[in-house]
Order: sequence, then structure tokens, then C-alpha cells
Amino acid sequence: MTTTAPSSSAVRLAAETWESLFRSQVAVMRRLQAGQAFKKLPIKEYDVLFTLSRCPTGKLRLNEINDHVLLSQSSLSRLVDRLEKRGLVERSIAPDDGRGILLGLTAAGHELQKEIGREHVRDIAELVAPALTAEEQRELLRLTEKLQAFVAHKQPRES
Amino acid sequence: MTTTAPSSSAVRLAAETWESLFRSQVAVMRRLQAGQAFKKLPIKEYDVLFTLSRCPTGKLRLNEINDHVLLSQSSLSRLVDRLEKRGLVERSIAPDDGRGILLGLTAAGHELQKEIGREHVRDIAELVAPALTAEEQRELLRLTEKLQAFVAHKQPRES
DNA sequence: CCAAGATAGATGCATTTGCATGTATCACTG
DNA sequence: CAGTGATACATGCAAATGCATCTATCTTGG
Repeated sequence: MTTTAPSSSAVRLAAETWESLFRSQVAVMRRLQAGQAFKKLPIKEYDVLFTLSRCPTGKLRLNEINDHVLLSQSSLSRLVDRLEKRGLVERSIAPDDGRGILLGLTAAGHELQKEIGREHVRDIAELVAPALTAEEQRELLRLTEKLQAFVAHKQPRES
Repeated sequence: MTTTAPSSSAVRLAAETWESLFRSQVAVMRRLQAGQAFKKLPIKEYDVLFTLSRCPTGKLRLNEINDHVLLSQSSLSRLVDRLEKRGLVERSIAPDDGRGILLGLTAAGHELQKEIGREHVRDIAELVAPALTAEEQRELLRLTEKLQAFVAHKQPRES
């Protein structure tokens, strides 16, 4: 398999696009993190509760969660330790794989997720909704989903 | 000043848009961080070199840099300590404000930034260019710039 | 010009993170 | 089905991070 060398302008466009995506994420995240909601629980820990709350079965493998967050495997393991110590999640052994750990929310975890989630969603809407029209938001949603889908499927370079 | 309550669907759209922007950033960043280039220097430290390299005057105040990066003030201060210890940047006192610190690249810093930058840009292009058409990239660039501009100008809620 | 408050950045200290590695289970091969 | 390598998660330890606080400078009101 061969690929044609991308033109220099194509490279530049891709780089600028990523740069802008990244900076906008930093700007928004900075604001969201400062939200009142995250006095109760750091945003990274909330994100795990949120991810679990979205999951149809209510439980996820640690490695699945790890794909969603920007944390090393060991850091996630200890983050889950903290959540478990606070009684927000429960570890159980995956039925189909003795090595795997299934993580699920406790009642308290569900409760706290909803509580923080309400505030958090309000903060998000306050930042994003006035910045872009509904049409633009839908387009941004579509483009980032497309980008994410491509990146997720592409295998890492072996170089 | 009063604002009309946003409809529930507007809130949901904003939340989904942010969620997708965030996850796509995580997915791309994960790949980029794993790049060969960042064996030499962690990506967060590279980002400071990059930011300095982009600046017309070649020097920036620490608090300006801090706005670009998702780090606390103290963490940035120590990150700069590390860069300085490696001889990549130099601190100097801001001429117009005795409290302020101006940061500039050394020759070695410039060199390393360019070296890592070349690889990094290639990795970015490899991930982003095949995922979206040029037209789509331009649109994504426009939308994220617009979002960032709004968020930067909006003052924090005093709530 | 002085006092009081604000701002820029540095630092002590506890927490979080990642790398390297360890343990246990799984998948495959012969 | 034993042996070998791969995968999932945990853990020791050094490094990075954030919070609270400190020092030094700036700004403002009298």
C-alpha cells in the first residue's frame, strides 16, 4: 500500500485545524473545571461516573473506560480506587473474563452523578449555546464525531 | 440584564456538541502523545516551546502562556523550571512590570522545538487529513475559533 | 507620598500521575 | 493439555500537579 505525499498546504490546514480544536477545548475545559459542581468531585472522576451512567448495561470494563479518558491505565486504576473508597462505584469480576473488572455505579454514585451533571450541563450550555448557532453546533458535532470515528479505527503506526 | 431560559433541546444540543468535541480531542491527543517525538520532551513542555516560537516578539509573560495551557499557575511555574534547567528557555524580568517574568526560547530551545515540531506536524496530518475533507477541516477550524473567541471574551460567572 | 488592596510569580506540602513491573487469567500452538 | 506469549489490572516508586500561602511589585485613594 502506497500513499501520495500530502501537499504542504494540506499539512498546514490539518495542523491549524487540530491546533484550534485543541485550544478551544482547553478554553472551554478551563471554565468548566472551575464550575461550582467540581468542588464535590474532580472533573476526571465525574467523567467516569458519567460514562458509566450513559452505558446501557450500567457496567463497563476498565479498559473500555480507559479509551474514553486521557489517563494511563494505572492512573485510572487508582482513580477507581478513590471512587470505590468513597462508595460511588463497585468493582466486580467480569463473568466472561477472569482478568477483567466490571465497574458499576452504586446508588450513591448515581445520585452524585445526576446532581453534578445537572449543574455541569447548565454550565456547558451557558458557554456553548451563545457561541454558536444551533446549525453550527450540529455541524461541529458532526465533524468531531467523524474525526473521532476515524481516529478510533485507524491502527497505530508501526513505524 | 435578563436572558430567556434556553429550551431543553438547546441545552441538550450544546451538551452533546461539547461532549463530542471533548472526546475527539481525547482520541486525537492520545495518539499524538504516543508519537515518537515526545520521547524527547513531554507534550505539555513542547507546547510551551511551540507557543513561544509562534509569538512575534519571541517572548511571553508567564500568565499569558498560562491562558493557553490547561495547567495551574504553580504547575506552569515548575514546568518552566524544568525547561530552564534543560537550557531550552530563559526567564527575564518584564521591563514594564517588575513582578512579571518574560519567557523566551534559547537557541537550543528553538532547535528542539523545530525538530519535534516537524515530526509532530506529520503525525497530526496523518490523523486529521484523511479523516475530514479540506472543506470540512476549514469549517471545523472556523467553528472552534469562533467558540474559543466567545469563551475567551465571556467573563466568568460571578454567581 | 503612604497605606491598603490587587496582581505576578515562587514554594511547601499533600495528592495525583505515569512508568516499569508484578500477578493472574486467557488464547494459541503443537 | 502443557507451554508460550499476550492481555487485564494492580502496585512500588519517582515525577508532576494543585492548593494554600509567601514575597515582591504595582495601583489606587486619601
